[in-house]
Amino acid sequence: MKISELVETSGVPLPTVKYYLREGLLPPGRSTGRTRAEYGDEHVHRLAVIRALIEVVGLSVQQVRTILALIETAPRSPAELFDVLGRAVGTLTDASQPAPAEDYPRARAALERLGQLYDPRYAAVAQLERALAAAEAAGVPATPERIDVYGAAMRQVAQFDLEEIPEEPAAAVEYAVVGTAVHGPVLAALRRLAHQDLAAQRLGITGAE
Amino acid sequence: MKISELVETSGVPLPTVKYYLREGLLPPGRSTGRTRAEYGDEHVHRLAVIRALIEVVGLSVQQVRTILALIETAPRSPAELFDVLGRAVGTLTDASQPAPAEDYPRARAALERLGQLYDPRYAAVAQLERALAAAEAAGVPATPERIDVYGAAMRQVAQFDLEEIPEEPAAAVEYAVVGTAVHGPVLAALRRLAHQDLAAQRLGITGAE
DNA sequence: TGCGCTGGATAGTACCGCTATCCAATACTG
DNA sequence: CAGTATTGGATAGCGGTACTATCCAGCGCA
Repeated sequence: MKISELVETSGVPLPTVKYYLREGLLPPGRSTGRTRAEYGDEHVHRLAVIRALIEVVGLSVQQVRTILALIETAPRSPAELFDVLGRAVGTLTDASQPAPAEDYPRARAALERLGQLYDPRYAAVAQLERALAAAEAAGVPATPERIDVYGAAMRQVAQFDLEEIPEEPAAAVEYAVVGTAVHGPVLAALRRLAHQDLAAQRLGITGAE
Repeated sequence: MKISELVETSGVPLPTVKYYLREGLLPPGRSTGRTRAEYGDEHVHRLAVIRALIEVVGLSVQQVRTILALIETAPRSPAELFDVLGRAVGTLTDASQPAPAEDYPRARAALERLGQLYDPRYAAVAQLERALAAAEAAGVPATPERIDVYGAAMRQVAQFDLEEIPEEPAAAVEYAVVGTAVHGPVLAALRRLAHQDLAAQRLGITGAE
């Protein structure tokens, strides 16, 4: 497949494809002559993943690069898979604020309440702390009851997520990382639709107006 | 409170406060002389909300402006509250892609499966469609079983969210809109922490290492 | 043989969220 | 009442990001 065909099938403009190549998001094609290179289905797929992560999940090019690099690594053990996943999840959280704290009191309280492990080195712990602090400052603090409900719901979601991860280690990383990321917006949309559905029910609004 | 005091108590730099005033995110203070104005606690609170929406939720200044404008409106009936909330939720979804379609097949299938109302005019429906399409293109499609699990979990979350909305109409809008937005990152963080907790359990990893 | 695509490089653009500077008017301070 | 600091208001600049455009020489294909 020539680059022009890759552009056509993927729908991504040529300058953008070149940009992704430059930035190392897209691996170069197999060179066949000094001004020719051959691209394959994996390039089409990779482009779809890149666009999903950037456009739908809203990640930066830098974050996508990190995640794609992690996907390339084939874990040699379940523990290594776990480690790679942890680092991938870490890059999902916007790292604009380094938040180099060593204790996250709100997150710790929440996790203890949920009976989950509190380890301040997890990036998601810092993210939780920031979110809880912001909610508090904005006047809509997350009460313990809210934490209970949210925690239980997310546990069900996570349970399902883990079950769906394929056994085969190489596929597992990509599936888990990309899946976690792109299913996030699905969850957010479903939450909003549930709001609207429940509110409509409550108001006795039956259908479109 | 002078503007310098507002800057001090809020922690937001003076140029940024001026910027928010210019952009209409922060209402002007009560003018007391041609070069003086008086700010109150509501300005401090407003700044906290703005920072939470921009820094933690990741909204654009334009989105924040729209949402704050909606908050100002005092609904006169539950139906109007519902309408305002719907529009607020609409602005939460990134509007970079207009997606002016009139049918969203993936979203419709998902909502029918969940027994929820499908109305293509809801912004969240378009968002769901985009997320499902991206997941599909990226090779991690949301299966019907996943939709079931996610839908049920989000329904529990939404149920709780609605219960917590105060009766008083003026407070209700702000609470519902800001709460929906800032609790989103809390949910995302809890999902990732649930992943890690369950994965650690499964691997027999008991603590930090 | 010539036309056009290709890889590669470099430069430019558009937007966003601030941030900095300047100014004149005015308020407080001694 | 003089002097200094602060304020509102306006304008301009900055730094980052994600592209987008242009140019070029060298092929490859017809």
